[in-house]
Amino acid sequence: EARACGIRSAMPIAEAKRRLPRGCYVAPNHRRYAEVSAHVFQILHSFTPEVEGVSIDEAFLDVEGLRLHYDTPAEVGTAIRCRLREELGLPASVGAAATKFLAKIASKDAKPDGILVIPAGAELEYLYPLPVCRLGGVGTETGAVLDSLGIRTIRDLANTDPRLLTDQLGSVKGARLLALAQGKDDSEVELTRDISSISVEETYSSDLTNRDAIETALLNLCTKLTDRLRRAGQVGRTVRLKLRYGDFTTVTRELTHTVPISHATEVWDVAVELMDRAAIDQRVVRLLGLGMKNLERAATSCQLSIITDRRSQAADVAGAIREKFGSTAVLPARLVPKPNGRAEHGPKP
DNA sequence: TCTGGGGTCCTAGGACCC
DNA sequence: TCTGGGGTCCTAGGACCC
Repeated sequence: EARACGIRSAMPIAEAKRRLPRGCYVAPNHRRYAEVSAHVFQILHSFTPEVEGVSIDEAFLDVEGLRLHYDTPAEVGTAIRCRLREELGLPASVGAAATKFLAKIASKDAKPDGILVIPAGAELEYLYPLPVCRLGGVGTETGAVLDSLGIRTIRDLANTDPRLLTDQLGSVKGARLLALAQGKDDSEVELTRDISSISVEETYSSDLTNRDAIETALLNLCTKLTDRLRRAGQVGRTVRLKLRYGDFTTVTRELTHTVPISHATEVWDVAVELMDRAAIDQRVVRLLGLGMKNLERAATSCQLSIITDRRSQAADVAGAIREKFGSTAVLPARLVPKPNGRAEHGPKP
């Protein structure tokens, strides 16, 4: 119903409400999504350990080992769909093929709530007529480059001179796209990897125009980021600051430590240094982001934390309190709303 | 024609080391 | 002391995906 009124997925809520004020708006519940996701993956793992999670609701499964239990891949897919429906009441789409990228294309074509198998031997027949944008890695930019070369379908791409592609797209991307277009993909289903970065960012309802407002907003992000690191049991070596100015230009600044850090006080010091490096000057800031990469498990470097100072210990305890009593239970003074009003860019009381 | 947040991977230049 | 090749790491930016 909403789509019929011009509402699209990924549209900002403010825009949606403008177009459809009488719509029914449901608040997001990420905790619940995480619970259901865990249940979905538990079901997948009950079929095979060969599960590669791609996102909160998507995974590749290598079902080679299930031959003794199921006659065909279609039977496996149907069984999985039944379990998801019975236990969670959720629809799910399944694509099956000899390679991962084809299975992914098939799963998209199986939507909504269906199953599609591309039989061995029929890969190119299925693939060739499709537009190039169906290949993973072809977005608006790459699509435009290919279009300018007169390459529209996957068949066109498959028959293109490799040198032309590597010339236009770089050696790695050119070679990969050509291989995919020819149905070649030797990537294996890999067990789900550890995450490699954690970041938070926020676009502000009104641009930040002075140093004080920017610092307060940054401190808020810093608190959120370090709380997430804590929960994930991760420490990291590289802090990255992201800035989007009023004119939409975006810059990043990053700094890599020799030893991992994780406390709010440590990350804060780096964040401020990075902000100074970015030399904001008179520009207004539309978005701020703060991220950590080069992550390691906290346990392996916990001994380093013995030397942390009292400020870091206090920040750590505050994080633990927020984890137990909610994200606003205890905050840096600067983020606490003033008695006679609300903190300008901080959370609501 | 301007709309979010959280990720991954790739490129290219520079510093540094052997 | 200079030149060159090869490798790794850091930094900044961009494309893409969900």
